[in-house]
Amino acid sequence: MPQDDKTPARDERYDPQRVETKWSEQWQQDPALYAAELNSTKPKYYVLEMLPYPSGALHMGHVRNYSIGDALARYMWMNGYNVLHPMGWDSFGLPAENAAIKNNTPPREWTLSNIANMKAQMKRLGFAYDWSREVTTCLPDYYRWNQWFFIKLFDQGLAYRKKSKVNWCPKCATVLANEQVVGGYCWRHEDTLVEQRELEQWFLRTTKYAEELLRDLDKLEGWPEKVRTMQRNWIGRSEGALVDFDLGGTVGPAGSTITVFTTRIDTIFGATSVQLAPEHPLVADMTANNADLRAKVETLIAEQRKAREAGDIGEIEKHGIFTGRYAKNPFNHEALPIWVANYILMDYGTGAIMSVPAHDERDYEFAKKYKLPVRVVIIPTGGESDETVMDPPLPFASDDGLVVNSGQFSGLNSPEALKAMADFAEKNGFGKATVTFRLKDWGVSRQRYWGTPIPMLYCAKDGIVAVPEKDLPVLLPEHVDITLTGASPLANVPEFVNATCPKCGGPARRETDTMDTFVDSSWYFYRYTNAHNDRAPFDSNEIAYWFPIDQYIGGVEHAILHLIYSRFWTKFMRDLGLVKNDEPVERLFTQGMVIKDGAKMSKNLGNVVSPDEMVARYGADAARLYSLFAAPPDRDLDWKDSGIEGIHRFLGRVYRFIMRHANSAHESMVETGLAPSPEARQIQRKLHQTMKRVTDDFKGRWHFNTCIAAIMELVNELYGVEEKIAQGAVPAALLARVQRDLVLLLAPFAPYLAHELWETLGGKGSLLRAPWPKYDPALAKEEEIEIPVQINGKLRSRIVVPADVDEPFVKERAFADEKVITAMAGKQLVKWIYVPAKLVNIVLR
RNA sequence: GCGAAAGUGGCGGAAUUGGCAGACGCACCAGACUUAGGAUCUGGCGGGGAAACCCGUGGGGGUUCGAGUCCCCCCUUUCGCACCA
Repeated sequence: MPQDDKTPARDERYDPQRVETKWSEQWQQDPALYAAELNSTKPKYYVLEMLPYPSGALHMGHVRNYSIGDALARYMWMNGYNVLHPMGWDSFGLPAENAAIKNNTPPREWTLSNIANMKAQMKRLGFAYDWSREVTTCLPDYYRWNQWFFIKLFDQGLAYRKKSKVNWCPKCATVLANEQVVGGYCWRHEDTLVEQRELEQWFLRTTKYAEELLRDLDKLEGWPEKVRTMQRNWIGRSEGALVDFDLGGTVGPAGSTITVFTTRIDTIFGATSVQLAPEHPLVADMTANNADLRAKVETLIAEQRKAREAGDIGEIEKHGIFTGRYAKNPFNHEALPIWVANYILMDYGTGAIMSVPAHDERDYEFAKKYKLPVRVVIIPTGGESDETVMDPPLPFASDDGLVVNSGQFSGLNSPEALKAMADFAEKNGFGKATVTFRLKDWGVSRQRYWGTPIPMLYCAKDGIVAVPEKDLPVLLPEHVDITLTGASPLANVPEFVNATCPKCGGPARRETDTMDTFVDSSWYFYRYTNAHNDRAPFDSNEIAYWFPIDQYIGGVEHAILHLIYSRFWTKFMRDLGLVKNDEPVERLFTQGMVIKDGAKMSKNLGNVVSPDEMVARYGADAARLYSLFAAPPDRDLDWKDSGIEGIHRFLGRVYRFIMRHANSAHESMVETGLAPSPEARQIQRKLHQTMKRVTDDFKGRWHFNTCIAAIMELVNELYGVEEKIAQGAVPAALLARVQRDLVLLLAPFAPYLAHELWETLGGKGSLLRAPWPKYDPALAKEEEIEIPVQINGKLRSRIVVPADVDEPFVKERAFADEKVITAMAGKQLVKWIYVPAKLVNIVLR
């Protein structure tokens, strides 16, 4: 190659299409990376990305997600781990049904064809998945095990049917779980308000595990704190007490006592009113014969609904109405006025509170407004004699004060009083200590066609009866009119609805609701270990080996959906004896979103960057590499089309360098010790430094952007000394080593190019079997270092010294420096600071 | 309102422990090569200044020989929670 002409010849041009087509075919036949074995002698590593649902198209957000997982899987594999990296598809009901209506295509066909598309795209992108363990949650095979689990849940009393107020999305035309309502709106339709409807629905008793779900969060140290906090808030545990306030007679069907929930029973002697939620059943009783009062309460209800819909329930002005009635405080027998207030929520606690203005901010505000009495019963600890202490600034909400004016409990501190008073209430039969949770049971009924049928039958004689295991799976009928009208479309299919009771043989009606698709994703990652098992959902021995998942990668949007449900499912399976692990996922990584033009990539905005187009223009490697390079993976990535061109150029530079020098380097020559020439040493050092940086980042914080930057630096360095290489200044063995290691470093990020170049370099065997390159810290070390010299903290000069020098030598050199001499003229040396091998600071006055 | 994260060139972002701010890339500018280039190579690229130098990490204070990094106050953005009794 002539020195003066670095224009690549035609055959030196990097053509990603050719390279990627060639290798994607070969990989399908090479099981190396897909050969995860049970009980291998190698350490196991289960890496998983969250399921995509088959909407038909991948976008760059997916590519980024899978690029992270794939890089990790390849890295762990190269480091000798037995890697499980499976891939599957989530059944997502709504898009399938919408598409069915729009295109008149059955959901099954629509889903399967989209899965085929996505699978082809994934393969084209070169992700190393174990396709033999593919799981598709919307196929009969999976339905069968969903139903099997559902019956187990039912047998355990963890699945039950109940009529209650539920969330209803008019656009989805189905019920939603609490977790699927975001600020009053549907999680799938950000502009659609969720309505409340009174319906009979199936629930899963997630609250049985509320305590454990909360407690075990502390063990999940490999999870982002943010997700743990979100789950803690969602579970919303609070300790308190229930106390009955007597109405002195029945008002109506709701009875004659008001049960309030309080976390501060120690303040009960300071209660000056009782507050009810407008929707409290007793309010209905009290207003039954009072139209005027009823109307006012209706206004309060309307206000609450409006505020809830607007998402600012915390903002509405507190106000209320006196009902004209009184309830007796069981501790001091005082008659307290009963109010109805717009800030009391029916769905928390009991929907009734005791109002203690002196010790609660909201109560204080309310009492001021309506001139209700304020009575201090808690004072700061420190002495009853002190005037200012006896009269603390109100409201005084401290929870470790001293109880006063509280009969026999006076003199206790708050924590003692909490216990003593709850005990007292319990002993006297008007209350008890209790724990409430914000977490509610999981509503799993959906009025959709496309979902797992709930395997239950209704018999006039035997009531609710589970479908016998031998009759599973209950399959969806083929021809169904999907209307999204509200009732399940399955209800219109008599062949489906009409069944026989397995107990009495009489006629039975089949449940027509289907399961929430989050049931599917609650355990899909277990099924991967035994994707084709037709006798059980999985083999417990496999689970014992592979679980918990070592690394799970997905978006934070699942923090309180999928990630709570799947934890619940694991605990339920553990109690059934199916699995031994308490938690499904050891480490969780939440990657950032891909943003385009300042907005989340979405079809509605029309700003979706198609991976197909990127792959066609720049290749899969470039698309993947860019998605990792442009930002650290945990941060949002602002997609710029121009950015990928730089990556494309970089890959071309790597390709051309190796095409030019592969022949002059022979691996057979053994590289020993320090390289002879300065140029050679320079390359050698840079190589080992780069290997160190990339390795450290894989072990540490996964800032793949800086890994890739480091590899780019290495390549720039190689180009910088290319003329010297051509002149033979670099030994062939070193040149071979550099190229080989460069290719290995690139393998987790750009596997296609890496494979091609590995072959070009005559690498032994497939790159899939090559180990991760090891760096030598001694060779990574600099021999000479440049030390900045500061004077009074400002950079004034630099001195070059051998790397292993001692302080006196540096000091001597520094004071010999011309700039330093000039600066010191007429000044006095105050201090000499030397940070070994880092910096010199000379303080003058 | 409470809590968390973040704020660095024209842009995306580096700087892991208090120690040379701006790695790497994009965009831009100049040059080389070329019949040609959606190609390649080389160099430049925070602001001011002819230069010496000065200024510079959202703003204001502080600690320190030394602060993007630590402390205090404030501003902005994003996310989470929000009458939770």
